[in-house]
Amino acid sequence: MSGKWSVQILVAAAHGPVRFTELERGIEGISRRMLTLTLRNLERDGLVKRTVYATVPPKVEYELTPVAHELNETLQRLTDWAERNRVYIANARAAYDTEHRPELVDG
Amino acid sequence: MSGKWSVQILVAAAHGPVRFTELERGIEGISRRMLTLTLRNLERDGLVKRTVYATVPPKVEYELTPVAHELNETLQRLTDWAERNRVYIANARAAYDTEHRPELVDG
DNA sequence: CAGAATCCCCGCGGATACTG
DNA sequence: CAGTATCCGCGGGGATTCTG
Repeated sequence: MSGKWSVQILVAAAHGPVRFTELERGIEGISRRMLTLTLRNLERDGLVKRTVYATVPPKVEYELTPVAHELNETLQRLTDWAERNRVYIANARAAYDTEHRPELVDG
Repeated sequence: MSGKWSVQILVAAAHGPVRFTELERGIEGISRRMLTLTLRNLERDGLVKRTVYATVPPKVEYELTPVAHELNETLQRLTDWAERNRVYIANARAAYDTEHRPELVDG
């Protein structure tokens, strides 16, 4: 799973240990199921470390490994690129859609 | 579509104009359909330029825009990261799978 | 050669309900 | 609080067929 949620989790967990519910609240639209599954995959790949505290109520913290922090840096460059070219792409799309309007073929 | 083929197309088209069939042969496992669809999306986003030559047989060339070349550079950093940490991740997975073997629960 | 159209499968992921 | 289990819909994408 490269997973549609992985990147957002990496970003949300970038600054220090964070609890399950914090992630759930911090990431707009994620379901509890997908948060769990994606965290498991990230943990399996050695990108997040999971720490369970034997308390009541339970407490589980997730934090990025050094490798994941490196990944985050390169992802940041991607984000920067996307931000820089946001308008360019929006314009390209608008132009493309204008030239290829599917609904005007007979109208 | 962020599409599972987009990156490979960007890489395959990185060095000068390339024809449809060249892309098809150069990208392992891609179907003609997905090549077409993904190229359309990249074109729509202003990442590839499509040039049609009115010849018989038809000839169509695709080349990256400057913006796409910038993107390719940042993608290269991702690839580099993946390559650097390939073994680390493989080991992490093996270790995880060993610790959490699902099939040994009763065996 | 470079597509467009159609059919169809499957697995990602949402909704919901249940536990230690 | 931090999950797990089950059901199920949707759409991404493969295989195939037809054209300019």
